Amino acid sequence: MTRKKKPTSFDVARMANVHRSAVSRALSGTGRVSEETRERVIKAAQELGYRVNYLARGLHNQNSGLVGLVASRLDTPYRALQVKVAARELLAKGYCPLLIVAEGDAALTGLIDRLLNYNVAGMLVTSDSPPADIIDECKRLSVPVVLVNRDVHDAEADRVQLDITASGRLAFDMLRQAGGQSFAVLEPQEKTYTVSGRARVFAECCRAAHLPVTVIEPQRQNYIDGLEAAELFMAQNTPVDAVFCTTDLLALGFLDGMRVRYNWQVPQDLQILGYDDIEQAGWLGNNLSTIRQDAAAAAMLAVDLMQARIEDPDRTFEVATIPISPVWRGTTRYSPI
Amino acid sequence: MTRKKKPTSFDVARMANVHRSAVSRALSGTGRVSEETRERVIKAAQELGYRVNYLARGLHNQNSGLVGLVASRLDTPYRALQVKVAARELLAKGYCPLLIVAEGDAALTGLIDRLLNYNVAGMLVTSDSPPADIIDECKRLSVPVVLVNRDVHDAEADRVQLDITASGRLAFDMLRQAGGQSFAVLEPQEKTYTVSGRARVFAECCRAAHLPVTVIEPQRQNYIDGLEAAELFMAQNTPVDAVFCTTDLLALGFLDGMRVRYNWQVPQDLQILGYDDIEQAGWLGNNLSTIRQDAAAAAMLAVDLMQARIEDPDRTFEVATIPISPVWRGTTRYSPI
DNA sequence: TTGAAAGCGCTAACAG
DNA sequence: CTGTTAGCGCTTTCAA
Repeated sequence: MTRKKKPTSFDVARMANVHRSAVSRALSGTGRVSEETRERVIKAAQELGYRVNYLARGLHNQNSGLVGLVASRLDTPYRALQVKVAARELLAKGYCPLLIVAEGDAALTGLIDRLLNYNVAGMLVTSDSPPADIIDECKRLSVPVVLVNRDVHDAEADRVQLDITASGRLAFDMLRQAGGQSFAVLEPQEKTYTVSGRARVFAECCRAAHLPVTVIEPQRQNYIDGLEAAELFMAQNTPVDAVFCTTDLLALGFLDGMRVRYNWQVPQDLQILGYDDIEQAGWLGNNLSTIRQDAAAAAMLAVDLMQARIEDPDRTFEVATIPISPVWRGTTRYSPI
Repeated sequence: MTRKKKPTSFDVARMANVHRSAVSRALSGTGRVSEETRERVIKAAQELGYRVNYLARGLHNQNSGLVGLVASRLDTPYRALQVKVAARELLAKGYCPLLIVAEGDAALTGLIDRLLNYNVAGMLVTSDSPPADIIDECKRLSVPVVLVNRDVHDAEADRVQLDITASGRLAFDMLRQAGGQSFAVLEPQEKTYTVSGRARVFAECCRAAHLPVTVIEPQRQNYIDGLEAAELFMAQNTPVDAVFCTTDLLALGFLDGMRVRYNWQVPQDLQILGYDDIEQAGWLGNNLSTIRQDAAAAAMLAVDLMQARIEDPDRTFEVATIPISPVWRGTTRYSPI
């Protein structure tokens, strides 16, 4: 393999008979250059296959154009969509996303740490559990951080969030409207800000209305845990006619478990409500009633927030709320039409 | 916000009473330093919250540690898993993945182009359609490229691939073994190397065995196209008892379409076989028979190939094959047990 | 082992 | 409008 040295601005300058700085001016668009020089430079650059070295540029401007994109559970439909949209938007705005994936705080810390070495212009965190000390570290280095669906105590960061109270309440309202009388809610043992939050609010709504509510606690929040929840559900004896599953993945697992393993009819024997409205919820075989949160919109909001903060680091912190809306499908008896 | 300047190696040097070069040597591990100096430097670095600037380092070494990770259809279960694993492995090996997502060649070209500006150490392409000229450009700049599931004519790149012939044949064998007599195969109009390939081979196998085969052509290869395929299937009149769906997403859509819309029994009225073994194929409600290709293994292979090439740019190009295996579930009548 | 000095490739402030 | 110059922060020869 011929190991050609990459051409530098110097090479281009020589070819175009100008100084390197002229090359820089012509190519970066900033600064004044005569039309003629610009053309000569561009032509020379093309001929040489020259491309600006962003690392060098970044070194000078203190801004590499790199943005950290931190995500856990990337193989989950909701998260995958979110990351895809975030990456797309970032790219469209001229940034370049550095993808960090990790489960577990320990690994995350080390990796985010590495991001900081790249002088990232900002960080988009959609992880379930970004350790708080990392956020602090970013703050210390004045690296903008946008948190998606994360509770942060001291809150010195822009955030895109679900309204937890509204979410739990909407779930309750929907199930009530569908005729539910005695409820259950799935609250994973592995806590997560939004999921545990809406489970809690839902239960509170039930209690406030003096309606019975059973809390079922699967391990985590995936399909398989929904299956586990179905088992747990069968093992307990309280009569329940409506279940809020807090996550579509949980709901789908629970649904399959009840239908396939225990031969229950949904929604006749039991009504089921999910949360997220992932693509699979709408699949004909599932036809899951759920609450839609717009992952794409959330991601775009996050990117906007990030950009705004990069452009004006001193603006006040903003918290954007992700819109949610009821999606009535076949696992509930109510249909608004 | 207090806009602190980041400490540089110079600051650390001053604090530790040594020269900057000593700091570099102590922190990068390369070069000899006395134990005492090393300790002083490390302590000072910690105190100052100093971190090496990888951009500057990269500028010097011509190697930023950045690796391009190019993926289309990231919101698809199979791809999401693949990207997750690839990113994880890259990170584990000390690289940092720059995520490029894009549908459509035009956008891709521009974005990959941008990658090159970052002096990436390599590129992992799992896109459906990486334009050939880009590969050429990378070669020109001697940037290692690893292609996942891509056919490239001139083949001057490492690749991780499915065996198309084996895939089509295995599908045929499975469906035959399950008692299929007259077949159909879903071949998306939007061609893709592996999907179109195995569809073609499957059809050839049928013809070679003098068995009837109908080709159904939905638009693309997603769930919704599977639904469309069900419609197309009903619109044609040839009797068919087994369908190879070429993609799990297609299969799941097709399955739902046939069951829910047309009330067919699967596998009694029709046997269905998917391909990929995405997570959803194993969900109880779907229980799809399929052919498993190990996305995670493929991603890991790709990363290994990439690393090997970076370490030795002159090694001969390698083509690794992704292992496949039959997964018998409920949408076929055959069970090997 | 350590310090001095020369870049890596680029940009921006300053003269001309 | 263009050339000169001085770095950005780091690594790595080369002497000492």
